[in-house]
Formats: sequence, C-alpha cells, structure tokens
Amino acid sequence: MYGFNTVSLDQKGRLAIPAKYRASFIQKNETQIVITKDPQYPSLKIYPKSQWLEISSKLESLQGLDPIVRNLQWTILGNASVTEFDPNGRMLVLIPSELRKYAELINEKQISLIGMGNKFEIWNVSNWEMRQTGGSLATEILDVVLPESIKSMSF
Amino acid sequence: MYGFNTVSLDQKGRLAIPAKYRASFIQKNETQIVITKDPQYPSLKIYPKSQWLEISSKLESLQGLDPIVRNLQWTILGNASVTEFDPNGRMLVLIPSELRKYAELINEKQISLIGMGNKFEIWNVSNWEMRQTGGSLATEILDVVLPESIKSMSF
DNA sequence: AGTTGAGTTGGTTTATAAGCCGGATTCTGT
DNA sequence: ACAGAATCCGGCTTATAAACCAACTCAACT
Repeated sequence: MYGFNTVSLDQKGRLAIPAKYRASFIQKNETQIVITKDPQYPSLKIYPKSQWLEISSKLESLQGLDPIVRNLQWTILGNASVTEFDPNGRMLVLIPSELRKYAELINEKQISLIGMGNKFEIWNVSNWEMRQTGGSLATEILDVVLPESIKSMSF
Repeated sequence: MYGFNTVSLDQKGRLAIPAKYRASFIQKNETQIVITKDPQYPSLKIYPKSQWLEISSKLESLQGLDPIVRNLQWTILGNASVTEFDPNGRMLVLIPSELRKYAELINEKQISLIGMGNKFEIWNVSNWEMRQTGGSLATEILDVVLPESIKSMSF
C-alpha cells in the first residue's frame, strides 16, 4: 500500500483501484473504503474502513467549540462517502462530484493515486507534480495555527 | 552489506543486486526489498523489508498536519516500491521511472550502489563522485528547518 | 583449459488496466 | 404520471506493461 500510480478515470469518472493495492485490502479483510476531503490541500483521501473508524471517532470526540476543529469535522466527516469492495472483480470508486470539484479533477482523465501506508491520496496530476518538485499550489486550504488538541493527530 | 559498487542497469532499467549483498539478505531471511526516494539528495534508498516496516510505521505516526512532515511522508512513503526475489534466487529491481528521473538516472548505464549497513543508496555515478570529493550538487532537495519530532529520526 | 557460478540479455507469457458498449436505474421537466 | 434524458453500473475486449524464464557471456577459481 505504498507508492505512486497514475490511474485513469473512465468516461463516467470511475476510478479503479490498482491490483497491487487491492491485494493488501483483501489480505486485511477490508471490504469497504471511505473517501473524503483532505483538509489541507485540494486532494482526497481514501481510508480502509477500519482506519476510518479510528480517525472519525477521534475527530468526533474533539471539543466542538473551536472553529478550526469544527472546520475539520465538517470537511472530513461531512464529505465522507463509503464504497463497497468486490473481492472478485475490480473495485470501481465513483468519486462524488463535490469531491471531484474540490480536488480539481473535473474533466481530468488521469489522476495520481498515492499509497501512504494506512491511506491513499488522490491528486490532480499536475498539482501532484508541482508538490513533488517543491512548487507551490494555487490553493492551500487549511493555513492556520492549529490548536494543541489537533497537533498530535495524524489523518 | 557495506561497501561500494558500480553496477549497470540493463535496457529495461533493471538493476541486479550483486551476489555478495544478496547473500546477506538470504542469511537474514529477507525476501523483499523496498526502494524509494531519499528526501535530501537526488538519490534512492533501498531497505530490506523489516527495516522498511520500522521506518514507515514511525513516519506514518508523525503528526500529519505539519507541512514538513507531510512532505517527508509523500516523498518516502509515496514513492516506495517493493521487489522480491524471483524463483531463481535472482533479484532484478525495476526502478520506477519517476525514481529514475529523481535520482538523475535517465539514460545512465552505470549507477553507484553503496552499502550502508542496514540500507543501500543508489546514486548517479558522477553525483556520487562529486559528493565524495566534497563538491556540491546542483540539487539538494530538502532544505528546510526540521521540526523536533523528526530531527531524531534516521531514514 | 575446464568448470562453475554470476551477470546480462531478450523473448514469451501472464496479469492488469483502460476503453467500449449495452442495459438498468434514477432524475427531471412537462 | 409519464417520457425523455442523464447518470450509473456491470461485463467484455483489447492493448500494455510487468513478471517469468531460459540461454548466452563473462569472469574467477581450480
């Protein structure tokens, strides 16, 4: 579940999880994945269900009065979408249009899929290249001083 | 697993791990290796699987909202690729083209393979010589102040 | 010099991904 | 409520890329 792939979306905007990643899902008996927004950059995150449960419950338990925390909760929890995994065939993920907009994937045929161990990231190809080469993006969404309660968290 | 070798890449970009190193893998029952980017210099790192598991799990657990941490995670985790011994006991590593570009190995027939004990490094031959003689490279990638959480880590 | 093991190479096979198409379902507007 | 359109979903086919395998070359050691 590491490494980077350029994957194409079909005409209908569906994303097929590459086989080498699928294997690791099957191995861990994961049958569902969750896709949601990344709070910091115009990109998406894909979690296996079990990982998602950890993260979402941590997030939910934070005190909801801090505006930054609420923003995080809205962004991450409010945009999550679950997809079933078919162990026999391939796994086709239909990315909700709101998320596609967010990650600047409208009309894109190719996307970058990056395996980060316990999660994946989905990027617009040129945004990802820009990131890799140290360039700066037009949009960096969450650019604030984080409260202590969040600093230690990893999403 | 120490010492320096000049090794050739074949037309398909495959790298054959020299026998003397292979032996030490077999001795330790390592059947898989992981190749990824070095975050600091235009070079690649090869870890035996067990070593990789340590490093990657440490990296994944760091606070994921810090931009520098995310950069490190992207570079190291997002570019990792696993190879295992083939049935003949040979190990041909296909270096992904993105990594070849990164380490300036496009169109290079020869590379420098440096054994560092628990890992290997792969360098463009002339870059490595430059380093050895104290010269400076055109590209030094990670040029930032590291947060305390990372300073103590070794990759 | 002959033998053995390592390195290198290229062709073959297999696995995978991407395009294509038809059918089903939902949505919308009248 | 109905018709048309748009969206969604699954299977099939083709093209591509990676894994496999086997033969050849080179070098070292006896």
